[in-house]
Amino acid sequence: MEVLSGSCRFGLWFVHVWWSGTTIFQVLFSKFPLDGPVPPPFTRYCAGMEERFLSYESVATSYPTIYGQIYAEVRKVAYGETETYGEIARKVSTSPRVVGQAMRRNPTPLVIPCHRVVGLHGIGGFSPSPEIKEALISMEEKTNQKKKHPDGSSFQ
DNA sequence: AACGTACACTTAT
DNA sequence: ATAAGTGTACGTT
Repeated sequence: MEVLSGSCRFGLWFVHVWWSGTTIFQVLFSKFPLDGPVPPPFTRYCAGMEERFLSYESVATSYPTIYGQIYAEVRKVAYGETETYGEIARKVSTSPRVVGQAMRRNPTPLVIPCHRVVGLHGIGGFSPSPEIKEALISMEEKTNQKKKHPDGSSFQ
């Protein structure tokens, strides 16, 4: 099957996607658009809707190395939640540093939600810009709040 | 093909 | 504050 590509908007950025059928090969953030469509879940996600990309799979989870296990574990982190590099590391019996390395090499952000993996003390990194990571996390929090308080009331 | 270095971390000196 | 442990990638021999 042919590999399709395209992009959709997320704030000031564009999300580029390469995919074929239900398999996502690559996802990246860019300042510039890429001509073409993206699978519907990406536009829904970027519009601030809860979206788990469950009908798609990432090539990353089938990596034969420990990275594959790490990606599979990260994929389980729920929308709007975060986990630390160390917690993920313990679950697959490796070290936090390796988890960081795997996140850096994640070919399909969003599908494998590496933005939900944060440092014990700080937010951790994100390519090409950590601002995106913060934006994604706060967008998800906001979406969850809205779901919890549809009328707009809030408590603290 | 081996070797050194660089990391999106954490924990223990 | 610094060092060690960890798995992979990448550059240099």
